[in-house]
Amino acid sequence: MKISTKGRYALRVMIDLAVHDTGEFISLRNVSKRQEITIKYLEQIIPLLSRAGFLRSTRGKDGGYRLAMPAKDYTVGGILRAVEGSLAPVVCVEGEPNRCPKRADCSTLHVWIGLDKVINDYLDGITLEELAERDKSMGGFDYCI
Amino acid sequence: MKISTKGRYALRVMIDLAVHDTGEFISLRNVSKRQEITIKYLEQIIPLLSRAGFLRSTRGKDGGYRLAMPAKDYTVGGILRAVEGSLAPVVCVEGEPNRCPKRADCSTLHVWIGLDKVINDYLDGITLEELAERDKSMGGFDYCI
DNA sequence: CATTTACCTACTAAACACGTATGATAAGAG
DNA sequence: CTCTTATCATACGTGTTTAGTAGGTAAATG
Repeated sequence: MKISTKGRYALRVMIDLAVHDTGEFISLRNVSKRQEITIKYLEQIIPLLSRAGFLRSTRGKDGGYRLAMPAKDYTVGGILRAVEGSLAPVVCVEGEPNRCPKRADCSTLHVWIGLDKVINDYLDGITLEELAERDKSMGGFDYCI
Repeated sequence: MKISTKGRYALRVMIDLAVHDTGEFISLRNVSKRQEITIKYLEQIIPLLSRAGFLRSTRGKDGGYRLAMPAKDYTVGGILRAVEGSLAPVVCVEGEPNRCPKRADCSTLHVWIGLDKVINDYLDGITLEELAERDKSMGGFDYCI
């Protein structure tokens, strides 16, 4: 029951881009320095956010990334799902609703469906804007993970 | 963000013991047959529940296991934590409250603390008795996972 | 053109998940 | 005491996932 580094780093990248958003593009080099995550690893995480339509990018000098939408339009749940694929606590509640073929006979399925809902509802209730504001008010940031 | 088979199987074992509870000891052979989990794998999961004080056992003929307490005194959260170790979504909220040394500077920690609470509160709100009743009313059982 | 950046694909070492296999130990029945 | 049944303890194996590294390509910009 753990969120991977990819998910946690993706959230930190998004907060970083939100906090330093001036309309200009922000290079991975700068994100990498501030967040202390290697560029090479960031290059593996960023495409997942890009393909989800979360980022705009441009190449060349002064190239980089910026948020595609205002920070208030992103949720933690959306960001984590984009990177982790799914937050479902068991495979049988992944994808289509009630996808499991044995759902009629499984007395524990409702536990997992409920857990899945509780997790996603909580994470979808937190916006990137809130986290960016909090980060700004905390001055320097220093993440445990 | 997945619950392992150990956790899910442990829950099924506890439901099985609750549903078939007659005061007698229930052998692993019977649980194994009904749940379609090998005895050898059950033998690896059961000690985790025993050490948590959840089960009483006796050896020899007509030996086996039974619940140490009434089914209503167990929660899904308690059972899963006994087997999985912790349900914390990130290591830095595991164990002692606010254990992370960088907590004062981390703008995402409160997200994980909140998520941890939401997960545990939900799972601690479901008792083994509820699941056993549901399982009985569903007649034959057939678990997806 | 050269520089700077994003972009893409593959590779790997370590950990973990999910079991199997083998055997020891303990206790009741005859 | 021996036979059977059951718990208890460890080691082993295999496949997948995690957490990165490495090397090279494509496009802007001066």
